[in-house]
Amino acid sequence: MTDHAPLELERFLPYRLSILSNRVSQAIAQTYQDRFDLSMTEWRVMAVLARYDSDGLSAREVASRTEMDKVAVSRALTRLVAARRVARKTHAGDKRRSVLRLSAAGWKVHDAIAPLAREHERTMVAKLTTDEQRALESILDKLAPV
Amino acid sequence: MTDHAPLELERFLPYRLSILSNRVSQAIAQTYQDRFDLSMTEWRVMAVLARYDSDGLSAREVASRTEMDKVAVSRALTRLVAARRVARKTHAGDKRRSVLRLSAAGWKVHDAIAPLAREHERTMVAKLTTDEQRALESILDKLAPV
DNA sequence: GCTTTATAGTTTCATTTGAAACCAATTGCA
DNA sequence: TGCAATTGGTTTCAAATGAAACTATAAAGC
Repeated sequence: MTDHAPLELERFLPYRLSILSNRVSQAIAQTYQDRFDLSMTEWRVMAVLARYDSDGLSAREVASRTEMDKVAVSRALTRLVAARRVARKTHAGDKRRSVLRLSAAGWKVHDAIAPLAREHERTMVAKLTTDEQRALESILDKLAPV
Repeated sequence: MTDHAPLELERFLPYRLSILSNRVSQAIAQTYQDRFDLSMTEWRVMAVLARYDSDGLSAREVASRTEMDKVAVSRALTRLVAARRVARKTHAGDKRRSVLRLSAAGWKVHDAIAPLAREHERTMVAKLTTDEQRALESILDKLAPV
């Protein structure tokens, strides 16, 4: 009988990480998917537009900020623009680029969802000791630097 | 100017978690996708079959262990059985259930991939202090209990 | 026993996703 | 200049995915 040394999945970090991440994202998504007819990718695009509002982002910048590919971003934007949640202009100096910003309606949606998301984060973090909370921060800093 | 309080994505835990998880899974998948013509879901099924080899699992059990839905499992199994990496019999006492086990060929693939996966985990964990390593364990225990 | 209800697994169909091809505008450079 | 290479973004087509319907078997109620 050879020794196969199977992975102990229940202790394998990448596996557990993926389960945790899926559960959390899914839980948050539940709070807005139906209520606002908004997909997770769309919400991410909106969150990035809200966060880096300064003078309008290009689709390319949104893609790199969200770590989504440009096709996904393009499609999310198509829907968001159609729903008038995002305003799309053409960049003055470079006609290839778009200049994206949340519209008033977009901000309204954002302002409804952001607190719910934050609340989710809070209840999640609340399950950890302060030591663990600190550790989690630095773990993420090290493993997934921005 | 109203205050919109956008999420600071780069600090928002669910977001960072999802990025980390995607990067890690993706990196591991790279090591086997092309080389073994194996998708991530197929690998997960194989890993579970390896781990709980005892007396053969049903598709249902695989689904619950992997946290994948039964359709995904059914499809992964179709390919794995066709590739002769998994042997599928019918359960003696219950003809609805299948009895699934890795074949010799399946074990061979498993034994090639498992060390690579483990190695990935090692290099990832090596970036953390021992305190952080301990913390990560207990964080996962608390947030994503098995 | 016979009928309803539940379970294991597959198939179907509609939607989502990703890779590659594509278009248009810009940049690099001979 | 003018033409090749690059970049921003969209479209197309094939593969992956999920929900619901379906098949076959088993268990439960009467």
